[in-house]
Amino acid sequence: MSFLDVAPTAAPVCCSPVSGKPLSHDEAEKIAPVLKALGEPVRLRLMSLIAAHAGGEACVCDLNESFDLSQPTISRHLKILHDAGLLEREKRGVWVYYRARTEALGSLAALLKGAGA
Amino acid sequence: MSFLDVAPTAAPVCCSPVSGKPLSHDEAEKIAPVLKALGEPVRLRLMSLIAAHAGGEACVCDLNESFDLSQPTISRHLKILHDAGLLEREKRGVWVYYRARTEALGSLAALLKGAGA
DNA sequence: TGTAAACATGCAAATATCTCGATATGTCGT
DNA sequence: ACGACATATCGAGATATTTGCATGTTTACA
Repeated sequence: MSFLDVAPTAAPVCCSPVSGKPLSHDEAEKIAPVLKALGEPVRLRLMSLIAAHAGGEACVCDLNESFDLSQPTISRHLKILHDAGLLEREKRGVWVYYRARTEALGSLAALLKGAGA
Repeated sequence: MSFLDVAPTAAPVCCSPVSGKPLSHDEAEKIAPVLKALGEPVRLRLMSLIAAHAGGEACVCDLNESFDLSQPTISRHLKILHDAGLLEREKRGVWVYYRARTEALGSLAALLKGAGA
């Protein structure tokens, strides 16, 4: 339901909204939550850890150990990233693996890049 | 003082932190506030309006009219974007013009792009 | 069936954020 | 100096966010 689900694969490669035409009210309402999800240090590190992890995915059990936070707190942050469309979730046995949606990150980058290119 | 001031011009073009090596605690603490600043619909639209505006800059008086919000509220949002290093501020007479720091947006895009390329 | 392990969810407290109205600050013309 | 205009800041109320503890749910194994 987020911006990332609207344009996940066919990302505007160049001259995207932020630098091209102004974002509409509705577009901003869709995209902002994704940036907001990343705008928290713990979540940003989680995304980073998952994306940089071997195979592009990481088990929650691994992630928990990287933080000085309770397991429920990490779980909640992962849910926020997942709800934002930034992470895929896959349960394998007792473990849950999260994978970074690289197309999502790519779409975001394209959105911002127009002005920075 | 933000991440954007640390690496404003010499942005990592490829293989940036999010997809390369995991972000450190301190790096995340610097970068997250910038994304957080963008993670609000009104501010995202403000950035978009300013970046898309003729000359790459816009007067606050113009921006105020684009929103159904009070002048102080817009002013505060602009301050948040400015403090995050995303906007430059220039006073010309009675008016204040804000300009998008395109290198800042570019750095952010580069940061996210690694995983999306 | 029973127990243990891996994650998720509910609840509540501390803190932060967004918004407005009121007011302060700075600039220009008269 | 004064009044008018453009922005910024202050103070406060409503709402949202982050976090931990306690508890629920699902899976595996004995």
